[in-house]
Amino acid sequence: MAAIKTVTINDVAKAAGVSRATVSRALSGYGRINKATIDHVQAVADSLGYKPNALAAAMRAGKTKTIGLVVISDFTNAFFDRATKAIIDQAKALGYRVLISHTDENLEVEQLAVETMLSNQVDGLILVPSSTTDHSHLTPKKLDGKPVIIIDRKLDTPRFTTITTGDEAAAEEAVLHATEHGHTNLGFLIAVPGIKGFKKTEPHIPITSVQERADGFAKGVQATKPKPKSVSWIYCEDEEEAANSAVEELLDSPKPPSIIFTSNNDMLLAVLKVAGSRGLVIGKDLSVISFDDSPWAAAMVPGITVVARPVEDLGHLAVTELVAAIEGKPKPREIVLEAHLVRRGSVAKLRKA
Amino acid sequence: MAAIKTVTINDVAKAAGVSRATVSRALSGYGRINKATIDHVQAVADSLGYKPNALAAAMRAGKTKTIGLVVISDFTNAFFDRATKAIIDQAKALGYRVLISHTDENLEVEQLAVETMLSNQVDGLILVPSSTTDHSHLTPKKLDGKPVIIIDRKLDTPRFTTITTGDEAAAEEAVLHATEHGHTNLGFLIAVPGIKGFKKTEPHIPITSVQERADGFAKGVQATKPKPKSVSWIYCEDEEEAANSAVEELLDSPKPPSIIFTSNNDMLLAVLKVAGSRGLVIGKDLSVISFDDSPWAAAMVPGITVVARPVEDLGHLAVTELVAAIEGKPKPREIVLEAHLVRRGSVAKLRKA
DNA sequence: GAGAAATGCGAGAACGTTCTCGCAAGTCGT
DNA sequence: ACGACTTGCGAGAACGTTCTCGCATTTCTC
Repeated sequence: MAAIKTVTINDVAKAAGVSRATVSRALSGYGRINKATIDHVQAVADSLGYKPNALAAAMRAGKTKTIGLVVISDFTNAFFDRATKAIIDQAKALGYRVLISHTDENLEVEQLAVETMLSNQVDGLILVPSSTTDHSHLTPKKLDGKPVIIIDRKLDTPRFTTITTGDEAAAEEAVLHATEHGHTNLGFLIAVPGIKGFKKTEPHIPITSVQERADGFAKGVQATKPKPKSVSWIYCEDEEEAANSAVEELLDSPKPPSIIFTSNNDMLLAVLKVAGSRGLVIGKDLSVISFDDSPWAAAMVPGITVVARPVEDLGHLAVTELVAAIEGKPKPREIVLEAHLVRRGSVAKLRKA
Repeated sequence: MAAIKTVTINDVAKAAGVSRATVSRALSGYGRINKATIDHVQAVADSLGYKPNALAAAMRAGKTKTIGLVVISDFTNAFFDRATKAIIDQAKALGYRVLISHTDENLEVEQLAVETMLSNQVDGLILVPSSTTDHSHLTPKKLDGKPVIIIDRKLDTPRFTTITTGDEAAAEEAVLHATEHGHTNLGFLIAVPGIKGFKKTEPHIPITSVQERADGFAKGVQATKPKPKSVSWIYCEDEEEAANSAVEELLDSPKPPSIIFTSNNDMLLAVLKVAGSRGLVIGKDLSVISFDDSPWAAAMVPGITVVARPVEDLGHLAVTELVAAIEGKPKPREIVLEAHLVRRGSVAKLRKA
């Protein structure tokens, strides 16, 4: 097993009888160079199996054509998989590669991830931040002037371009949809990271998108006339056991809700599971509306009524904006994509509207 | 907006009044160096906000501490999201970063992706290959001697360490489970990439794991006594419309199956959808067993009986093996992880066994 | 207290590119 | 036919590290 010598631009130059500079010109297509020379160098490079070392080029250029993606990942991965795929694909389309890291909603992990990305000289970052207020790892100095696009959530600074979805309006729409179907006992199950188990009073919600959903639900309740008979709120750790207990709690309350609104798919699955174990049929005995659409929510019987957020568009746009920021220096801006309610069969009609 | 000058090891050296070499020694902790000097250099580096350039270090060392992941991604992402997450996490644990690319089951895209990865000097690759037979892009020369771990599928060469799951045995077990429950009209819905629409005769299956599933199903049919009354096979493009049509076809045949076995979750969703639209209740009017477990398959009512493959273990192990191959030169080997049937409620009991 | 060994550090090359300069040769205009 | 461009290419620096040498200086040994 002979050690395999990697063939460099020097080897090509020697074999082609020209200088390093000429090889570079021939292969990268810049500067003044004879067409015949290009062809010759090309042929020699191919025959030697020359493959450019992107690392060396990147170091010289100060650009790696790589973007870093720092993302959370919940256990049903509803956001992660769709956004990630869209981001990778669009990055590829624009000539960029993607380095990915998870944060699991942990700020320290996020800070380390950002640092690693920067050390790897990414040209820019797409970030789903764990904290609205703590962005001490994102100062211009620490970022080396590299652009960052914040997605899914907002930060309490206008320094970054932010892309979110209009969850508040959609959440309100969801509540009105339910009350129009005659639901007057409403349950809300909100996943909030950082808490243990579940709580019935509103804790600090460190994530703006979740806060928006809660606010939208509340607005929907306000806007409902006559007032709903009962409204129960549960704030729950984003974890399977806790979610199951929270649903049990909700269903065992003196005035159990006829519909549960869930802030994400993890919570939805808990509702489905507990309802199933009690023999409650979704869309009949218990209704549910959740955030985030998915292929399985559509395929279930009955289909789950959901707030569909344009996750792919969000990922796609994030890359487009980031690349624009890398290649130019546009002003940061706030972009809000529209989420909308997809009506399927998981909301029972309790009376004629 | 002053241009931000990135602080290099040279700046630290100057500020600390020592040489570049000493700074490098102090920060990387090698060679002979005074403890006091280390502390001093550390302090200066911190105060300047020095962040090492991993790119330059990688170039010098010839190691990037980055692994490339080239993976397919079906539209329900059942394999992709779980494996990817496991791979990223384990890579991080071992001090590696992950560069990800999709192939969409397209060989040319895969070849380009591998080339890009190598150009970016990844230390090794984890690959879900699109083709069993064409691995011309994976010759030792093209790979520059970099190790590759093949996951999920096998290649017709022993050159690479391969990690798969024992799908054939699990598929057989699934069939026997059904026939023990009294099912005698069996339908098989196999997703095979590269074909258009669906076919009723077995086409060439370019993926070993799918072939294994089909073989396992067939073995299960053989092993069933008395012989099943009817067995229908449909081979289907991995696409929503085609899958729906295939299910319709299956259900409209003269002897419709009482149970459908699906080779992946995309096909399962098609079964669920079409059954739902016809008012067929899963686990009663129509049974189903699918490949690949997921949180939603467990949460549905009834829960879907599935062949659960240890996807996280697979991803985890792939990284471990790859890093071992990067850091040593172990012999390639074939690893088969065990898949097993998770019995839930989607298989009706047609008679007492 | 003199030679040997250990210690600490600086000089400089190397990794594989890209790109600026400048030089030689060729082309054009008058 | 002579200056003024144009064309094609080579020399060499630069990107930010790491690491091998080798040279001082200190410490040890008997």
